[in-house]
Amino acid sequence: MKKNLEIFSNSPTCPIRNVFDRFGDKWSVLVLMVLGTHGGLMRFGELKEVIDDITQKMLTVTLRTLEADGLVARKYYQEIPPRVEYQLTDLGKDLVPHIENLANWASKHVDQILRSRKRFEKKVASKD
Amino acid sequence: MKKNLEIFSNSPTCPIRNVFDRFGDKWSVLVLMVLGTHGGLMRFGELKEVIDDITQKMLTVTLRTLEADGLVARKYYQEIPPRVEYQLTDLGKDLVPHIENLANWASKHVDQILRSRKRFEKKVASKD
DNA sequence: CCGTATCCGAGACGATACTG
DNA sequence: CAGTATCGTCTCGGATACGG
Repeated sequence: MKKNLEIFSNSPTCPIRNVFDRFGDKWSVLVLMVLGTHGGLMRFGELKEVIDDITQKMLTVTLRTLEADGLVARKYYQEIPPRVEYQLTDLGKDLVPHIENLANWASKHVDQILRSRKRFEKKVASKD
Repeated sequence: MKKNLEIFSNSPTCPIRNVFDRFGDKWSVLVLMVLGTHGGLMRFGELKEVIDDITQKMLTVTLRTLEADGLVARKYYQEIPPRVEYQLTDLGKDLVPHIENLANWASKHVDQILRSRKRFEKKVASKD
């Protein structure tokens, strides 16, 4: 692999593989952006309400993964009924704007992309 | 869903779902960045050589998807042996810098994230 | 050289039921 | 309220073989 492409290396610490692979799941980016947009602490149920088509299981799994990565902090209150609050860590706060950049790009160009996909479908279909 | 969070909507044209879902696969980002770093036309075999751990099948699949999205242009030469060249479209060229931003962030913080994951593993293990 | 076709395993995801 | 546990489905991606 050429020098200036070493960032793409297959090493276990390859940044792209380690970081982008996480964003690849269905919910992480969404959760990060919701926490970023909201600004402060959010309870589990609050997140569940905003991202209303996520299942309880997947919200839990996603939050655990983000917590493991040090992007989200979890605070558990020993009360009945239990209360759990989530917020971005400093690392998370640092990351979110970069994700938002990409999200803004996505917003701006999603129509073009969707149109391109349609055109491509037709092109492929016409060759059958 | 609150007004300022409409970007997260579950609609079929939701930018985040439509665009990030694509980057979520294992190879798209890598291929885009290789094409972006290289700058010009690249042959299939050349891409395969640079991203040396991708299978032929996945490189084909990934390039087709990027082509469908209008991010990569494919030029096929009717020769024997066949020659196929790929390059970023204008849309692709517009996108790549945004991805690179995120990649740079990833490079900078991957160590911290990996350390955080290790710590989290230990924390979980100690509770069993 | 640049694909396609087929098979297979792993894991992501959702639905549902249950719990402190 | 905020989780776990379990199960079934489906898609991704790798291995391999073959083709124009």
